[in-house]
Amino acid sequence: MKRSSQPTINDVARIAGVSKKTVSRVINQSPLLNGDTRKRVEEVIAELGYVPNPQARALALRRNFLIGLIHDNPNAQMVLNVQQGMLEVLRDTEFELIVHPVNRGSPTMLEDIGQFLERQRPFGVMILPPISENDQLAALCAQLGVRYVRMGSAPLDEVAHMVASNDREAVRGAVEHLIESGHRRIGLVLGPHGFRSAAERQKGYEEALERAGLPIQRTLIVQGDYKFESGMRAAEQLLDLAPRPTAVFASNDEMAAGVLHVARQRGLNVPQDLSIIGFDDTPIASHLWPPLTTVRWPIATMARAAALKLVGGEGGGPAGEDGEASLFVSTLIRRASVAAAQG
Amino acid sequence: MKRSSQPTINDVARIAGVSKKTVSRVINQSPLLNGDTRKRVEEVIAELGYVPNPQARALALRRNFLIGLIHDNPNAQMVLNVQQGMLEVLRDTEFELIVHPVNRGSPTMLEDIGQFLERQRPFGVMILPPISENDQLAALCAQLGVRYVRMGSAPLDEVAHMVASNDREAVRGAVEHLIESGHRRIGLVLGPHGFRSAAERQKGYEEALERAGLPIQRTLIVQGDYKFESGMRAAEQLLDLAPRPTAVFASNDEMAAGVLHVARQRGLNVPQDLSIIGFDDTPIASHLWPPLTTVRWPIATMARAAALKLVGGEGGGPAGEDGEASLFVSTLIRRASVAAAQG
DNA sequence: GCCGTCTATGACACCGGTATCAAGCAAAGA
DNA sequence: TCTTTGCTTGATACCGGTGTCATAGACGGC
Repeated sequence: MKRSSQPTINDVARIAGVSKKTVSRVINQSPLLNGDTRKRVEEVIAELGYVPNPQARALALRRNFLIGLIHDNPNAQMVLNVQQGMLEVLRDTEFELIVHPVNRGSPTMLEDIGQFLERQRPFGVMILPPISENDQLAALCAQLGVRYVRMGSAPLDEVAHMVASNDREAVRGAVEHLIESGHRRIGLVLGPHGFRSAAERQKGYEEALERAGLPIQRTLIVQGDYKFESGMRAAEQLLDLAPRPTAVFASNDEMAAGVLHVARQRGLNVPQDLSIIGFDDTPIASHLWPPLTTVRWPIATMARAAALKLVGGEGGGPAGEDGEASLFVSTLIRRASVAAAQG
Repeated sequence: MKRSSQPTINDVARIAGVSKKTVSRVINQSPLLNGDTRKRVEEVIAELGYVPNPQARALALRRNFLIGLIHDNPNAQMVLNVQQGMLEVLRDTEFELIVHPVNRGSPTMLEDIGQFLERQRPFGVMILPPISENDQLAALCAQLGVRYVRMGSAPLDEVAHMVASNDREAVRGAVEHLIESGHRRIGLVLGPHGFRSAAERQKGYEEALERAGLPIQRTLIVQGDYKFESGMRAAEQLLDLAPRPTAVFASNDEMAAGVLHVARQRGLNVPQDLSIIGFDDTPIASHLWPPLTTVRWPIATMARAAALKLVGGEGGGPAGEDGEASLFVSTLIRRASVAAAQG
């Protein structure tokens, strides 16, 4: 029992009385093998509990089996959903997922990622929003020869390099739902400046108003940053307005929770006095009181599709083109935070 | 520009007019190098943008630089906090984090993980609760020669192999806080059966009652499973009791949110009619209305400590023994979901 | 019975690093 | 001047796989 290290291909070859190459052929399911030899080798492999060394394989093949996940995302639930979706696909392949979060706004962020890419040379990377909107990063991947897929709120890149949801239409639908309920003064809590998702959601809001012939009032549009506290600040501002808005669309659930929080503090009833709609359908949406009407986008499905694009037919995965969809539709989840407008 | 592949150590050696080994010495900061040679090699490295191939290194060194994160944890925020904490430590080293979630309750779970460990042979793994409580898994790691650290609600293993919080004491403190506020009928929503954390939190609850000379009533203790819905079901049951409990300790925030939800549905005021305390201090705790009094445990700090144990002095990290703490204290965060008992 | 073809397997180099050990060379000592 | 010592550097083997090409034997056609 001296050898604590695992057996190598040489051990298998020696014991089975064949060459390394033959063992390699067995492992790689080469078709031109005599049945007897294969069987013998397979027995030895099973007996020794031999497992090929991925590092050696990677070296010889001049490629590896790592998929990177790059994000600067504050939303834990989303990141985890993505991981889960990707791993569902990767589980059946020989790929492993290696995560690489970066600090939002760090000036060395791009260099950080560059270092990571150069060091590991992952086979492919998935890039989550908001950093997925950074075209320099995509260019960097392309330049280094690393496959990439960007996730976004709108088509950001060629089909092969992106999965996107239709935030604009989804928000338009949500705001139309408010309008249909009789609301005319509808507040909007924006996402942070410079975020594509924020811009798309704003456009959706404006489109809905325009189609209904309602004016777009700047006082009803308040800047937020996707955080709870900014939702609270925005709500303070909106609820201070002279004719108070009767409904608010917040660009994510966390800010919607902030709005709800302030409404509570002010003794307003939700939804009777104020209707609220959020975006993301994070768990918090269904846990709040009242449960929040919100927009759900199919994160895990998108993540699976992205993973399929990345490993695309390689690594034994289903080579089908089925998973290659790139545009995904979000849907409005109606709960209890919207009521008909009063008066 | 034909060569799209990155330069290798051979290129550097050839161009600098030295041997591979000398370049290797420069990379590894070997002390016995002539200043001139080193400088020349460093220039060539910089010029070519040479980056050593980690796979080749791993092969030659007969070890790799991967740290695995194994979890079957449903709490996204916690998993992400752990990732973040570990990466803070790993960032300064040459280690990479590779995540491996497993399906709770899958019968092949242990085999899954075994396969992962054998295939990748990570340098070390971090194991999150609840699967960290599985001694077979720890034994498997030990047997395969993979370093491991288990995170738990109580000391699970030797100091070198665990980081733990003091759930029992923390819960005792929380329940004592309720008792001091005059509560006598205090409900407990348990965590799922078989979870160490659930058991520890129950013990904390019982200890608090015992110390205060209060009886432990089985009707006040209701099974949950750490999910929102189970919190709701538990609340239904507790609030149906004839002398209604005036306070509830839920073993995590999500279930506490469920309790709050049901209280709302029944028109009870929280905290006037019912005080609630949760556990974890997830974001939801501060976002709920009223903001939830809860127990916060230092996840990121524990994760950092665990990462330090795993890479322990290797890989250029701070070799200090400072990070080697193993027991971490949780603290009660007092918000607005607890009030003095009425009557 | 000879030759060409096809099949199953092996010998060997190679991927890009590191370890071992020897060798070159300068400074120091005899 | 010759040897000893110490410091720098290089030649070579190796880590554990895969690719290329050669080779041995079976088989069919003439």
